[in-house]
Amino acid sequence: MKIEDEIKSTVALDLPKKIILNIMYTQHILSEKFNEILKPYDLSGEQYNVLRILRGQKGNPANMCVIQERMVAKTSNTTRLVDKLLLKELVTRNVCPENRRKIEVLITQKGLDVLADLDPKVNDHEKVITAKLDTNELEQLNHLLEKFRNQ
Amino acid sequence: MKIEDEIKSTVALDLPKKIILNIMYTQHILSEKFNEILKPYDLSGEQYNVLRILRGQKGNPANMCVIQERMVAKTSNTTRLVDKLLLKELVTRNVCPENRRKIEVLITQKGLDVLADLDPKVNDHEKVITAKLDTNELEQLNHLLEKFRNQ
DNA sequence: CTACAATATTTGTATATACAAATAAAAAAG
DNA sequence: CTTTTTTATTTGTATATACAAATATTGTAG
Repeated sequence: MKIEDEIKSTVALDLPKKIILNIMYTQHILSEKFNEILKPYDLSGEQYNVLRILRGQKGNPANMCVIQERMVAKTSNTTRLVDKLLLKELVTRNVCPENRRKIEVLITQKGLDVLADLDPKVNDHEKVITAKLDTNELEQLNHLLEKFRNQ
Repeated sequence: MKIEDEIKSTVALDLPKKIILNIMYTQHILSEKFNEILKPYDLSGEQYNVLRILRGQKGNPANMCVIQERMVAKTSNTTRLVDKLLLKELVTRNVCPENRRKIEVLITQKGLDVLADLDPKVNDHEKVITAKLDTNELEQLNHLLEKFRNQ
């Protein structure tokens, strides 16, 4: 469906408006679908993002600011996200001995197990959701989004 | 910057993952920039969205469910969004006389004035933010996003 | 060494979002 | 006409987000 129809617009939309609404709307749909996968695991999208970052550290701890700068939504409150993951015993948190301002966050085995369980579901979902476009179109979309973002 | 660099990914990302992250990330950047424009007017993006829908009604009232189905983020809580707009006297709210389950929401002159004040700023911003792509590329991006969304 | 600046994180507060349950009115069924 | 179902909206609750202020530690300048 065209974006004008998705939001049942009663007024004409110029191309810049359409693009912006289209990106906003598409992201909302994507998040919604992704949250459905995460729901049985009692994880929010942001919490999942933190776990993925921690796994990517391959055993090395990550500071709060490292997590923050790697997040898709960089304005998220990392402290409170880590709090929630700590309660579920998916991560550990310790003061860094070399610099006591910093915090070392590590993913636990339980956290890794949850991600391992999610991996095939997430991958399948990503394959399905991108299946409407061929490789060439996907590469083009990727390229256009990056060009769009960069000044 | 490429999406892998924006999120400082330590692991390789396949094309479906890249596309999805790219859309999510681009939307966050867009929202952030748009919120800067709205901030002096003490409006959230969702509140602005509701005002735009109401103006599009051209004098006719809109029910809560009409607003909901026209919103970009359809999961927003329309009642509480309208509450906030009511407090700022940007809308009025009345029970529909023909069907007392329904609510008639109308934009006030003050609401129209705020939108009129915002219009040039929003349009300029949209022009600037889409200026990196030519018309052809914008149309292609639009087309690819719609194809991506639709099964 | 002390004062000041910079860095890293946490906390407070207001608002927003997600989702289920509650309420209320209208429509349909019996 | 009463009961049940459907429709429209509101409310409760937990979590999330935005943003400013507070706290704590380290680094730097004099």
